[in-house]
Formats: sequence, C-alpha cells, structure tokens
Amino acid sequence: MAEGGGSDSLLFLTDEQLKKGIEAMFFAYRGFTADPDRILENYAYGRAHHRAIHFINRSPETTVNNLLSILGVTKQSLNRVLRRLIDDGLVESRVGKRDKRERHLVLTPKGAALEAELSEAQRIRMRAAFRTVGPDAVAGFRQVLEAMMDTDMRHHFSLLKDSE
Amino acid sequence: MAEGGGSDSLLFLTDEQLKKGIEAMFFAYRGFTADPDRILENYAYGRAHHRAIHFINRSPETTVNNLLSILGVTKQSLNRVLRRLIDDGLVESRVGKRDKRERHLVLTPKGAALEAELSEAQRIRMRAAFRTVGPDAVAGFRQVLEAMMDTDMRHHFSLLKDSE
DNA sequence: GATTTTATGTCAGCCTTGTTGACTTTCCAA
DNA sequence: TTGGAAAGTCAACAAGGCTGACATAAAATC
Repeated sequence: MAEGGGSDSLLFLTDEQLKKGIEAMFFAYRGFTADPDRILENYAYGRAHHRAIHFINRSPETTVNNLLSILGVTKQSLNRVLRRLIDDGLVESRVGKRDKRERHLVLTPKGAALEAELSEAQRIRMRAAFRTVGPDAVAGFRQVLEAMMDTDMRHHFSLLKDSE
Repeated sequence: MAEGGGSDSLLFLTDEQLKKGIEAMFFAYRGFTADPDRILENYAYGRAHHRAIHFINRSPETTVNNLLSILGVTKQSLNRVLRRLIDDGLVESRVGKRDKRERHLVLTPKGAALEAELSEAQRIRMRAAFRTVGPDAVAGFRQVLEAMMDTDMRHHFSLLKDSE
C-alpha cells in the first residue's frame, strides 16, 4: 500500500499517469480540430487559414509581424496563406497610419462570417465538454494547459480580453 | 451582478471562457510537441514517426490495421513512415502466427531508446506542469480532455494499462 | 476447389504547409 | 542621406497528408 510514490497525493506524477496525460492531449487535440477541419474542407482552406483568421479576429489591426510571432511560422509561409485570404476577400490589409511599412490586418464581413462558423463549431464541442465535467474540472484544465505552454506563448495567451 | 449567465457556476460557459479554452489548447499543444520536435530533428524524423513509435511502444505486437485506426491516416501515409522506421532498424515487423497476413509491430532496442528519449522529454514538461498545479487540477484536465475526444478515440484512450 | 474478402505493400501523383535563400520595395529614423 | 526594419515575392525543396490503382498472400466462404 505504501509503495511507489508513497503518498496518494503524488500518484498523479507516476510515469503511467504522465503517459495518460500525453495520450489525452493527442486524442483530445484531434477532436478539438475535427469540426473546423470539416468546415474548412468546404472552402478548400486548411488549418493554417483557420489559425490566421482566428488570431486576426482576436486582435483586429494586428500587424503581420505580430501574427508571425504568435503563429511561429516563417513570413513566406504566412504570406502564402494571407495572400489567399486577402485575394478571396476575407481579410483586409491596411497600410499603417503611423508606420506605412506595417500592414494592419482585419477581417472583412465575409472573413468574420467564416470565423464565426469555425469558432462556433469549436465552441459547441468545448461547451459540451465543459458542461459535462463542471467548473472545477474546467479550472484545472486551464491551469494545466497554461503551465504546459512555452513561457513566451503564455504571454500571448494572457492578452485575451477577459483575462482574469 | 446578476446579469449575463446568471449563476457564477456557469461563468465557465461564456463564449469568452470557451474562446480562452480554445486558445489554451492551441498554445499548450505547441508546447506539448516542442520538445520531441527538437529531438526528432537530430534524427531527421517528424511527428508522424513519433506517433508511430509511441503507439507501437504502448501496444507491442499491434497490427498495421490497428495502428491505422488509432492514427487516423491512410495506409499509404503510414506505410511511408513505417517503411523508414523498419529500414532504419527501429521497428520490427513480424508475420502473424495465427494469421500470416497480419504484421505485428514491435520496437527494437534502438527504437525503444528513441521512444524513451522522446517520451522522457515530454514527461518532463508534463511532470512540471502537473507539479505546478496539483492533483485536483490534473484530474480536471484529464476529464475535460476525455470529454473533448471523439467517442471512437475515447475507446482507444481507455485501453491504456493503468486505466482507472 | 474456386472465389471472394482481408491485410498489407507499393507506385504514382497531387495538395497543404512548413522550410531556406535571395532579392526588391518602401520608408522610418538616426 | 543612408542604414536597417517591415513587408512582399519568387523559387525550390521536404514532410506528410490525400486518392487511385494494382499486387500478393492468406484466410474465409461458397
């Protein structure tokens, strides 16, 4: 009874528990992206487009550079995605007023519509999960995820409007 | 005070809270994969190889078909990955004894060594996160993730050895 | 015993999304 | 006025998804 980690309160740190956490992340992330992925297929967009749309919606008038640091990809990679979203009329690229080298990105009504469709699908799943497990579990979920982020990403994360 | 969702216990279901959950998943998953990704670079392998190695280690002697259903990719895609792991001597493919059509996959010592290196890196991050937040938060984390999975994936998830 | 189904492997070709490198244009700021 | 930052673009490449077609062996079924 008193073998292994010793105290019951440390059982959650056994390698088996950690492994379960790892697999939970893997399977849950698949579920997490499944619904948007299905929607994106109808528009022939991919996850990269979804990510761009999401973060432009979160921070309207954000610059390309800022988006790059959030998404962690090269400008060439982002540019290809952004190019198409702009050409398709989902994103507007506004020349900066103070600094005219900067481009400020905003969603057009068409872009906002797709964003709403995607995020609604994702929220439905998350709402169902949250409702199933209750507020305490949700608080724990958020704490673990935040602790698992890279520190620089944690900074981006805390910038959301409703931050606590 | 009594506006919005009404009761305090439902605040975790506001769209803003759900959005924070969505972003938390995005940033945390990036952190979650960052350490293995760095290791894989040294061997010129990708995440696909990591996933295959992980699930072969979890269920030794698993068949190709079983692995396909867990990973959710096409056999052509998996075959390319598996081919290289076998050629490189990380995975052994054994002809089935009862059914000779089946191939049973096991890690070689070399494969097990890489698996250990990868999963140790991932466990270190998860252990740090778990330790930071404590057992109750970890329980909540696992509950939310499980609730967020697709049901068929939840089935694969519960098959782990230490299942509760 | 012949036929069908299942499990696997493989070839070819396509797409998305990541990468590096090189180069240009614009334009702020020292 | 000039250096360097911000942005855009072209080209080429790789990983890892996908589809479709086809081959083989063995099991299962008729």
